[in-house]
Amino acid sequence: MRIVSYNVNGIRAAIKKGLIEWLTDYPVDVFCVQETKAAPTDIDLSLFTSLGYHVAWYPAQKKGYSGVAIFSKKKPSEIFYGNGHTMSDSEGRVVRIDLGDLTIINAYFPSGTSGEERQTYKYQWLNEFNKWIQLIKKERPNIIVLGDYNIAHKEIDIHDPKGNKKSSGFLPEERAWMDQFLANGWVDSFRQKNPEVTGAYSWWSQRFPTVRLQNKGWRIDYICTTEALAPSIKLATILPMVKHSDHCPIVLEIKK
DNA sequence: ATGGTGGACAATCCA
Repeated sequence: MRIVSYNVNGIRAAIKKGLIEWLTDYPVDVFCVQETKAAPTDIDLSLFTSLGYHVAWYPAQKKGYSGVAIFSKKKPSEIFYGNGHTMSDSEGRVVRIDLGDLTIINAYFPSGTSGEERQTYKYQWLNEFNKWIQLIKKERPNIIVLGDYNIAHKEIDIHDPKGNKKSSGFLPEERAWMDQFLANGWVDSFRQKNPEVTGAYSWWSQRFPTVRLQNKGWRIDYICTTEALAPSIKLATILPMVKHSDHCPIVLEIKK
């Protein structure tokens, strides 16, 4: 079973750049996207349903902002929108599907780059998300938590760790949250399979055109699994050559 | 300290 997480930075823009053609050539069982910047009614859903996908889409209340969706070839046995916390719900950041005994949670963590207020929101969101996710873990052993975490965990996960010590997304408190999250029993699938690999990034700033060419990136997108599921991981990789967005797709293949 | 680009929307806001 192949699962992909991709921050598409506007699904309509990504479609114009060939997202559907790529998805047709690269078969994905569960395709999870963040930052749709659109509601399901804003696009032609048959682009996905004609490929055999069921759709679980949670848009933000604010038009053109945030939004997450899961496209699954197998019909979800359950769909949950939001994470049960009012603050996090309104921005369309979490959607969960269950495929039998497998739970997939697709999350778009807040960015703190636009100012102190959003950084504070991000910390509150992180706390709420952590509490919520631990509760679900008590109920179900096989969970995947994937998406745009907007945090680069370690120095290996960022091109310029020294220069970004004060940058949102690589702050000590954020990195400590990742430490704690993983210590609670979640496995960063890419890093487990590729412990020494450097220069593996999933996001590059668009503000300077040469940044991606020079691979000055950050690894801020993750596919994490419960420890119970970790032995089933066949492959965990990143697809930096795929370019419909300022992020690239990341991949997990599990025995299922 | 500032700026640079891009998506969405309709002026800026957000990333």
